[in-house]
Amino acid sequence: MTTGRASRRPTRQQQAVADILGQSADFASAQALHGRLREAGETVGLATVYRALQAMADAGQVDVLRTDDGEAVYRACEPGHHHHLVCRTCGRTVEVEGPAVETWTDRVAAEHGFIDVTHTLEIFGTCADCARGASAS
Amino acid sequence: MTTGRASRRPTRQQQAVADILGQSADFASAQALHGRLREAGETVGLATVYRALQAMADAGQVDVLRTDDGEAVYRACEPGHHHHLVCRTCGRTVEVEGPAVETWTDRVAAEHGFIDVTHTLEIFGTCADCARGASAS
DNA sequence: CTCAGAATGATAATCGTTGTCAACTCGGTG
DNA sequence: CACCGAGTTGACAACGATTATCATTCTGAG
Ligand SMILES: [Zn+2]
Ligand SMILES: [Zn+2]
Ligand SMILES: [Zn+2]
Ligand SMILES: [Zn+2]
Repeated sequence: MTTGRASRRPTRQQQAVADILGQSADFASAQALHGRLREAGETVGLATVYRALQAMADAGQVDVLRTDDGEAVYRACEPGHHHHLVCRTCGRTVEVEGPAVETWTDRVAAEHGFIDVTHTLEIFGTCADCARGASAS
Repeated sequence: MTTGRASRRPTRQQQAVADILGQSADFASAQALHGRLREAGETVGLATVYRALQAMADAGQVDVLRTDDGEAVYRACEPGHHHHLVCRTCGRTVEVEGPAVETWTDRVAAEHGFIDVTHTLEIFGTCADCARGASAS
């Protein structure tokens, strides 16, 4: 059958968003990513950046989380369920896994009769580099 | 010194916000709380509701978390660090504690050289009542 | 080439939240 | 009691992130 239901080849803009995401190791907001694309000479509309990010998030290709002030930030992550350890100063991000936490959340939820359980878990701190740098000021 | 640094007696509006929070067992948005105050006959400005909630959050008297779409929701909780098990259908909320999770997050952060560590952890699911009710439809 | 459908992007609209500032409250003072 | 000043209030404007709109552009099959 002609094309089949397989995912369509990504457009130049979608590819640009995917690329910029792949290059940055830390979580970044849609607007920040859009700015970087602009600087890099790519012409991509802000709305398209939002759409691409949303699609990739739906497809599980990027992780999304919300900053304290409600802004959504995105990051290209390894596939599979995991959590993040984020430096609240420089944004350095480490993916972490905790099988014990997974079982604990499921058990707690089950004890209270909850089903279809998911969870969010993020760890914030100050990384060694930032702790050293900020000690003087 | 006249009054001293002790906390001032709460105003009628601040008390009203505290009361409405104490009455609802689930997380609610600032606007929803404002609406309920209006229905209850209390005249409190929306800005004041936001201010009162922010003050109570800073004082650790209420927990704040963000819904998937970035809206801040508030709940009067027991003092002390804990997490939440929330029904994503009806909003029923259970406070849960997990000492093992606390030590795990601290240990993981320390292994990566992070200090001054905090974390967020919320569990979402469908409670027994909602699972029963929704099975037919 | 031609056309239908999908994608794009400039812009307007939405919506939660915060800032502004004049009016108000309230306890102390003379 | 009249007055003062610090803190609070609330109507409204301003803000910023996100989403909706819709005319234009792109794409790829026939
Ligand atoms: Zn850092
Ligand atoms: Zn997990
Ligand atoms: Zn429920
Ligand atoms: Zn905890």
